[in-house]
Amino acid sequence: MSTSASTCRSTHRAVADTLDVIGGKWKLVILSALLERTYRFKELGREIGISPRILSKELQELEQHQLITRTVCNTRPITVEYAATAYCRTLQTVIGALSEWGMTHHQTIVGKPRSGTTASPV
Amino acid sequence: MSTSASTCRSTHRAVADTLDVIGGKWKLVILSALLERTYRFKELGREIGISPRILSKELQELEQHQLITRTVCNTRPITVEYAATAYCRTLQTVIGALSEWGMTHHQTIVGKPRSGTTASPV
DNA sequence: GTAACCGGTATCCTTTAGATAACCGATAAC
DNA sequence: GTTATCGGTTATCTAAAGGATACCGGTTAC
Repeated sequence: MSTSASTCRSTHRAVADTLDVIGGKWKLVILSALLERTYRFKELGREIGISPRILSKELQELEQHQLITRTVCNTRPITVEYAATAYCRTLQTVIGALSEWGMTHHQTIVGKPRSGTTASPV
Repeated sequence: MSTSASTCRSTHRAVADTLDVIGGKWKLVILSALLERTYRFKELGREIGISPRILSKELQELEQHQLITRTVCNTRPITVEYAATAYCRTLQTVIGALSEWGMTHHQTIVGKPRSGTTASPV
């Protein structure tokens, strides 16, 4: 495998490496949310629309990769705060580029402004 | 859906939109390869290590999104050239950020440099 | 008491991704 | 003829991703 052109670490190899960590449907969405502010578990789940099972799994993986921190707060009903780490902030360029592309080319993607919810101004 | 905090198009929504187009294991890898140079079908398949079935499907989707072009060349054994479009180049920021992150944080990602294949997942 | 919220699991299920390999018609080299 | 390459398609299979929902123990409010 990878016999040809493997001497130079080509771009698409590095991209594949990155996607091993932050690939999938949710990782980057979660990280971008947590880069905006901290979230509690169900609060985050509601915000991005993800089932608790998946969210729990994704958060664990992200924590293992030291991209987020999990903090149990000593409140009356115990709450848990998830926050982006400094290491996560090295991904801000990536996420910034992704979100900007999504905004700029929203029309091209969806065909028109977010259907149904016409209440969302561009 | 999106009752709360939907007035401002938050970052993670734009990220999710983008991932709808270029999400998945292969799309960005393919695009980054095609942004380096053009490829023929099996040549590309060999380069990134993907089965022809998946490659065919991914290329079709990318072509539908006008991110790549498919050109049949009039050579003796017919060859097909795939190339990145101008629209695809608007993704260069994204892919550049991804690949750079992958290179910079390669040790953190894989656990150690690619050589030796002592891939021990954390 | 009931009800609602908290973080998170457990269970079940569907969908997709992806691998493998055979195979097509065409062409070209031998 | 055989063999190989070209760009794909087809079929079959498995593994993984993701979704839906109920539920847990705990606390708080009523």
